[in-house]
Amino acid sequence: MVDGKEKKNFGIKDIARLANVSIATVDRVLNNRKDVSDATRQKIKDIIKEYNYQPNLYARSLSVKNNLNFAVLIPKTSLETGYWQLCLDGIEKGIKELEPFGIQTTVFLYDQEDVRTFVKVSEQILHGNFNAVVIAPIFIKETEDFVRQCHKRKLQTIYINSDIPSKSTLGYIGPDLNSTGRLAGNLTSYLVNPGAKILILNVAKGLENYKYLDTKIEGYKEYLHHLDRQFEIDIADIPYNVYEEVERELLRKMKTGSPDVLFVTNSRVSVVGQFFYEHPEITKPYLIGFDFLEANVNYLTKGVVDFLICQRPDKQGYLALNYLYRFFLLKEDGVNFKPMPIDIITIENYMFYEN
Amino acid sequence: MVDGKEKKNFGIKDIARLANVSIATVDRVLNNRKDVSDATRQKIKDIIKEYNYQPNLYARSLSVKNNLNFAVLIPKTSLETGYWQLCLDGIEKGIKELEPFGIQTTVFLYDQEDVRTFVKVSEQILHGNFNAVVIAPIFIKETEDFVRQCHKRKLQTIYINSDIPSKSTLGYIGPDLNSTGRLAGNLTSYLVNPGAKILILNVAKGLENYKYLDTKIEGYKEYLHHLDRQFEIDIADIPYNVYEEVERELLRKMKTGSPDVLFVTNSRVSVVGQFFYEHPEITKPYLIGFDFLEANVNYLTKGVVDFLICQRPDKQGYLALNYLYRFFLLKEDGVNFKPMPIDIITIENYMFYEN
DNA sequence: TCATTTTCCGTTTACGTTAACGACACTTAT
DNA sequence: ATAAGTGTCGTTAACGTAAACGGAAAATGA
Repeated sequence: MVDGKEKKNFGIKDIARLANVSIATVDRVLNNRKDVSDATRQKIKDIIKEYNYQPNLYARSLSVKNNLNFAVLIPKTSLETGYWQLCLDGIEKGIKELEPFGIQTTVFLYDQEDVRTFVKVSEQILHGNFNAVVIAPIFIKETEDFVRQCHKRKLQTIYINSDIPSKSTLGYIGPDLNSTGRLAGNLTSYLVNPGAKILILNVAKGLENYKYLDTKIEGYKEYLHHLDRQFEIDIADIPYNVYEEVERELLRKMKTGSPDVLFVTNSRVSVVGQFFYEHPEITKPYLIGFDFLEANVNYLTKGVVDFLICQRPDKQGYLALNYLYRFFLLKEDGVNFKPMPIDIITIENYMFYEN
Repeated sequence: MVDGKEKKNFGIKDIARLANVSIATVDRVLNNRKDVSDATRQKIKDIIKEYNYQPNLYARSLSVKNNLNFAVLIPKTSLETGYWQLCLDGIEKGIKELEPFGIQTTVFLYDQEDVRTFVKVSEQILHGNFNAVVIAPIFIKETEDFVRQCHKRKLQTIYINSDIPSKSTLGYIGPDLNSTGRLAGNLTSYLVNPGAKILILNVAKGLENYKYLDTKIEGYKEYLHHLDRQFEIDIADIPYNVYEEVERELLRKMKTGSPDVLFVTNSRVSVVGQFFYEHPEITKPYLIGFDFLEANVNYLTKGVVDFLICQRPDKQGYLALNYLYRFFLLKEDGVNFKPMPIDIITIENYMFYEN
């Protein structure tokens, strides 16, 4: 047991020897190809099972001469939504890993405030010669159209970040949005007494595109209602991105009395944090928001934001490419649904949170 | 950009062609071996830099004929400490990945309540022919002795799970224990009002061995004291493992009034959870504990345990083997300190938490 | 001067898997 | 009868890197 020597690697060559055939025949069985008699096939399969043969993935990767082209279709990173940069980080990590396998990956970006940019790049993808596309959907109808076109052209699709009704061929990798809202509700319940005032805040330009925010809100209210603690829950929209406009709206809203908990439904919680940081005269509510962005962490460390709920966007992007690799190269099945962990970040554990 | 074709893999052969030498010479430069003139070496280095050559790790892994033996030295899994099973899971995943490289890994288990078992297996490791050992230390003095012996015999060492004063050669992979305690304090601060009664509870047989619990307690008290909210903080030891004994002690302690928050300093929080679950007549405090064990999650779902603080023990084990691989095969540096993320698990996100 | 060592470098095999290509026997069509 | 087709299988050259081995030239020793 201590001396490791007798157990050399059991490979395709050994199988061939045991079965009295050539390695080519073994290869045919392993890859489910034809040109092997049933008797020989069965004998080889038995040996594979008996010796628990595991193919050497490194050798396979070396040998295989791939010519796969993947596309990635995600929103452009902007100042207000550094979120997508994180996603891109993970994707680029995946791209690097796939390169030695001869897999080319191209990233296409679209403006999440301008549907025409989405249509434009999606057509580029359709006319490029791709085998699969990773999609982070925002515009529901247009994405469904695009996916339908993809399927016509035998282009595999996989969603990340948020799921939409139209089924992709390979599934969805991302958070369960309803649970994400429920978790926010759960945290809220620890912060305040029955009867507390709670404000749900949607902050974003073009809010009509962000249908998935409703799912979060649904989970949030669902959780709080079932507690039956007579909370006074309000919802407000602030359809702006820049601080000055948000500030104006918040000032107006806070005139009528500050809530005890403020739940910002997306990653724009930093501008709300900035508001309370710059207005110490206003009683700060507990502040819950989303995503591990630098600006958000900044107000976390200042003690203005209390909880950040995070979903590892980088891991989503990385995993999506990883699944494509496994689907094409290792012939594994699609994912259907791979839920991301939902992480809680506070001022005391943010420094160890990793991509 | 869309057509991926011209960019074939740039390899050692291409470097050789460009430098008018054979691939063997390039190999010598890449592996810092001798038998190359300074002029040739420099020319090759320039080309490598100019074309940003990246070695194909899959090819290297295939080619290299390793004969490395790793040892893993961790506590045995018992009914009370399923924690170590998680750690072992990650280690076994790592072992599987290392096998195709010709790396043999042997796991040695010791009884964390019996120092003699530690000494016994550690001697086995010293006499076996190993190149490196992953250590999850419990007994501080004995571990230090062992590490000293290892260094004498050129045996690389790496700690996981908890750090101890004696320096290992390759570093430590695990949580920052003080921060772990601070995080528990942070959560506590959201749960109660100033002046609340807080009880810190150490539950384990042979508590004298668990010096690292003190570090957690230190962080916990440190955080709460700096808030200056006049909390009434008590510490109690329950040096037992089985439920009946813990129950007896807890009944005695609760007679004098139940605390508002109960902080269990290790993974034995499930027995405390069981206590309050079976004694509904006693007012349940908020309950904070450690580790994603089935028993703990069970009382989390029942609403008895409020927060579990987790540190991904499986990832520690996996990473340790991964670092050894990189140290020996890829000649990368040691880690020194790789902090694990500290995760907060509640009833609303436990179902997505993954190993 | 000749023998020996040292320095520098190329040829070749191996790692485990894939797949193109061809060989052979046997069947079917003409 | 011969040609063409089909089913089964083996030989062999790749993939990119590592390293054993040997060879030629230069340096050193006597």
